[in-house]
Amino acid sequence: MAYWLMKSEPFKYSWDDLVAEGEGTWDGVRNYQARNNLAAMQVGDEAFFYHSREGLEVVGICTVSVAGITDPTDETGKWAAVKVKAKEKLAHPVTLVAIKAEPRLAEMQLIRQSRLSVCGVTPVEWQVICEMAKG
DNA sequence: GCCAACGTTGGC
DNA sequence: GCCAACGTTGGC
Repeated sequence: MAYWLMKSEPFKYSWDDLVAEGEGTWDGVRNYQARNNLAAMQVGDEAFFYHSREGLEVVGICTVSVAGITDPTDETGKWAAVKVKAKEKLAHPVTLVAIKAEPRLAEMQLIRQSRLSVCGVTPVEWQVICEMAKG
């Protein structure tokens, strides 16, 4: 079981949109490293839902409900996608500022590669952020 | 809205 | 195979 962080611009697809739908397809990724992360996901993996460009914070946790599907928005069939379900909303969103201020999170892929839209998260990092989310 | 950083593309 | 040009992303 692995942990991930998925970025979305809230004016395109927000946490509330996912909650409203119940299950959402994570497609449209056109970056090879992000695709590799998508392809590595297993059903039951958990992912932080992060709002980029606006918000700049982790707002919720979702679980992978369907793994290893091809991106339905792509005709060439070479891009990957997964389906996710909203699991829980964080009691307190964890902002990028707070993540940067936490030494244990300094090595996060999110920080080191700011443009990667689907990042891996280590179990330690996951736990630290979950603790921060409790306030 | 701007711009830096990064990834991709295409000409040579 | 290199590298300049271009497009996109995301933090500010």
